[in-house]
Amino acid sequence: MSKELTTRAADYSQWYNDLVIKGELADHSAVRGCMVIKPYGYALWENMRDQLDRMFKETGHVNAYFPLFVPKSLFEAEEKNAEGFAKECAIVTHYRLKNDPDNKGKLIVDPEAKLEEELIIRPTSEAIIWNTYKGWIQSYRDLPILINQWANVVRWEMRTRLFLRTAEFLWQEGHTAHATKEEAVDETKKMLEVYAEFVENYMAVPVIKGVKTANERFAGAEETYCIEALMQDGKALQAGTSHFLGQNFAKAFDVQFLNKENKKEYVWATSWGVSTRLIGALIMAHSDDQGLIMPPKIAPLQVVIVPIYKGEESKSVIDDKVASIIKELKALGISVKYDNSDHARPGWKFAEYELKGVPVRIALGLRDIENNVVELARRDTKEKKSVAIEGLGTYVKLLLEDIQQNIYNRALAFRNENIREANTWDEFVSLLDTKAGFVSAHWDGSSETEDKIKEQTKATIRCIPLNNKQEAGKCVLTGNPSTQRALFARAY
RNA sequence: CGGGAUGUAGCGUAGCCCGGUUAUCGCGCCUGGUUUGGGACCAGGAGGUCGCAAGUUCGAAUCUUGCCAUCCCGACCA
Repeated sequence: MSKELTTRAADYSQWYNDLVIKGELADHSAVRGCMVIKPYGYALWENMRDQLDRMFKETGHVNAYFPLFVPKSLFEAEEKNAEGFAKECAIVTHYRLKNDPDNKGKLIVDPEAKLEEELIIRPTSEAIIWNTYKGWIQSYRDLPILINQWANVVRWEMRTRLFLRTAEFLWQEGHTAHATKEEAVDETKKMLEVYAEFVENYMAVPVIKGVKTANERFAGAEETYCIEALMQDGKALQAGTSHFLGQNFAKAFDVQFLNKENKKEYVWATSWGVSTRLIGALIMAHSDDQGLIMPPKIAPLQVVIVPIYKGEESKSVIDDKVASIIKELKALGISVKYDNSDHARPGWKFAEYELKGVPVRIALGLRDIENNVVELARRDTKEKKSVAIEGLGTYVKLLLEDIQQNIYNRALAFRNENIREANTWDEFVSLLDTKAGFVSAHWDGSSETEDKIKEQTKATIRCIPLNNKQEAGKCVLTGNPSTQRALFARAY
């Protein structure tokens, strides 16, 4: 297979697609907008999922599973939520096919098998979950409920892109129920912190924590917190959201509890989610023109070993040496693959594992064994050096940590270089057009202004950063007074 | 969903305008051999409903229509 990649400079979109497909993360499928996640891509997702799952459990959450289908009457109960998702729902209307009498071997929908009530394939699960919670909650003693579910959801997007926006995607959605507003708000913020920690420490992608404006808020939420990441082409990507839902769903589904004073109150809610979209963020934050760059902490494979042999005899000598290296690495919890397949030569393997972003490559031949060394190459900097076999495990372990830190630092430096302040409209437009990235600018706080800015520049307010400093200023568009800056960008 | 483009072997492609033997080439794949420190070489070989369907025609990869998918630009995107 030809593995030549489009460069970022030549065509950024094509580069991204090439990495996904040639790096064997995923493929297009026979279904419009839906992808097949291939074993290498799925292994990455499993590592991300497992780590997030640990973090959810550490913060007191448990997993459960709710149905894929949502009866239409439940779906429409929370009006804003329903309206927000209505335009992108897949709907089940029938439950049976039958043979087509006019066309042998073909099937048609059996008109006799129409459902009494349509079933919506969940675009998100608030409705079915809150309908369920209604039966679980009577007393303040039943609260809080801290549930997460790992699931697939369907959103019938007009235009799809591998990982970034697919019609079906995998995600987790946390849905919690609380007795007080304070507790629910704390939960919302706590989960935002969990997401930020995961994305920064494990995916090595720096994020800005913030709050969405009313325009960008989740349908049915009182407040949407988010983490925003910056991609190498200067576009922003929403990496995760955590919503404070107030009592909206409790009211829509009539979920009340008796408090200590024996008074009925509506339950307070949160929901929060991250999806396979994070893989898109990972790719676009780190990778280069030679291929993917996987952060060691979640890489499907951390180390690959390539033998350089001359003839069968040297091969078995190398195999023996490698066996002990593998043992040492595995004992340190490092994932390692020995690629001694004979159908590709070393140079081909080097290029292949660079494309796949394996953080560390070890090559060794007889020459090295004589000198008790291996050739060690790191993916992030392409640096190669000779390292003693003695103590190799520890060396690799530290190197993996160094790579993790290095790609984070690199992404952070890039992100920080690409946050710029604009104080006039001309400056604002020119920064967006010439530099891309985040533009920090004063905004008068009105949805109308936000819409106008979006219309004229395609930039949206990604968030109002949580740690925002308060300063008086004038809105870049209207000149109206403002108390703080918002973070604008063109986004995925 | 609107505008534009594309679809020929696993991948990349020639042929299409102007219909006519057995659909071109490269990579990859298979067999054997020689190789192996940055994408090996030699010899032989396999692999195609020309995206799918219908139509025009004696004859369709080529012309017409519909559909599907992908890419780009819009609209949409909690």
